Amino acid sequence: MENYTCLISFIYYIAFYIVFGEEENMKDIFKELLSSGTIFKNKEVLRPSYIPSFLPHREKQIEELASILVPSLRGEAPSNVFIYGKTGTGKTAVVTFTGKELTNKAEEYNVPIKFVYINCEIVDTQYRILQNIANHFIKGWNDRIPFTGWPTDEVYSRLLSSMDREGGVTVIVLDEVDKIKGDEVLYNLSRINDYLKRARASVIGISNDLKFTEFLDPRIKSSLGEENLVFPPYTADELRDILMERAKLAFNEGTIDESVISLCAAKAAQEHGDARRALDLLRVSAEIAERLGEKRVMEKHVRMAENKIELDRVTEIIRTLPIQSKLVLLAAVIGTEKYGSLTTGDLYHIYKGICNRGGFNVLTQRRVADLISELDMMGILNARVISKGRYGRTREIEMSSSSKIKEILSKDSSLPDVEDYKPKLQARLV
DNA sequence: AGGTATTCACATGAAACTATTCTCTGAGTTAGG
DNA sequence: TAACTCAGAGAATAGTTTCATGTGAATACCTGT
Repeated sequence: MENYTCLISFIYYIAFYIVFGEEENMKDIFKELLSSGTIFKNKEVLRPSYIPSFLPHREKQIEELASILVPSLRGEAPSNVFIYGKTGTGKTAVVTFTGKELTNKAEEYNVPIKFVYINCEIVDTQYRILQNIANHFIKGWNDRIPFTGWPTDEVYSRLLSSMDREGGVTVIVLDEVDKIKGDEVLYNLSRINDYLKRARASVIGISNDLKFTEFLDPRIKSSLGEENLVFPPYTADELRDILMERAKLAFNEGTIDESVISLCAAKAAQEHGDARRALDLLRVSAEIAERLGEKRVMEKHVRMAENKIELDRVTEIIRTLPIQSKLVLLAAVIGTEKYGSLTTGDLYHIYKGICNRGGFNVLTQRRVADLISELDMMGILNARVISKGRYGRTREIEMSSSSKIKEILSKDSSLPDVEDYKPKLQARLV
């Protein structure tokens, strides 16, 4: 125990040193860098996590959601809501914004309202969701529900009792509900009001998968989708308004052209009207301009930003790929570089060669075929089914940017070195 | 020449198997009264 | 004695293999002119 205390104080000492002791030396470097950046006034405004004080072109949705949630201010349970919309259509922003307004009003009128936001992409199991909600009601570390160890129904009943103890209305937001594993939680949550004595609850489900409810249990579907809200994609004009609004806050006067904003809006509108992408594009363009030491953001920077974002996306996808998928991709890169296009059989042949070299176990062709179609879906390679008549039916695999992908893969230490690997295919008939 | 059958090389589906992760339970341990 | 921790059993899940069936069109083969 004594050692432990000693260790803790040592860590504190180190932390203290890093935070305060070093500051003196570091200040100057950053100061210089800070003064050189003249484009940004406040970069945070362009981040996806930023919730603006007003959301252009979403007034209708906000009003609709607010009118659904209004009963909570009278202590009644609002209807459950289901919200659809593609990524970057402002679903999360609208919900958190309305939630903030609601809790403000609740404080004003002194009504007990809790607003619980859960991102189901991160918290995705029944147990963790219930635990997460329950912990909103529990003060102090000691009463908290542990990460693991309890039976799920115990957590559920603990949740019910603590909700009843607090009373009032709880609005539970489940962002990306389609990511939840199993639909038991949704069933339990949608019926939670039947078991609550004093408190009331309502669930807001957010999803970007329009087909999500088709696979749900009809009971859940009807109780969860009492109200439906659909968020249409933004048009190019709407995106421009949004960008304008943010740009005013994010950039210094005269550092950005209107044409740049229009271009970003137009590019994002082509891709399903995604506001997040538009903001990313604008931010990265400005970052590039700043790094190049330019005073103004120009259209050429937007084009550079587009390339950078695409490369980052691909890099990120490849980095998080499982090892076998990487091996298949590596085989595809090597094969297409040498032969132009490949069939599934060719690719499998090369893949086997690579596996043998690196000492990896070789998957069956059936599985590799599935991995190829996964890579195709992610847009890293192009594989389309073609029939070569007498010579069978196969996928034709091509790659548009194999050199870039090869570069990314070559930095991956988990893959075998294939610099000198010369794949030989069996005699090709065509 | 025109029509039909065959054939190839996988695609695609379903079931079965395996390894890993998640839940749950009960036994052992600890701290507080 | 109640609360907590942890190991291990069992369930759930993801990843993979095995087996089976399906597919599109170039080619082989047949038929009649």
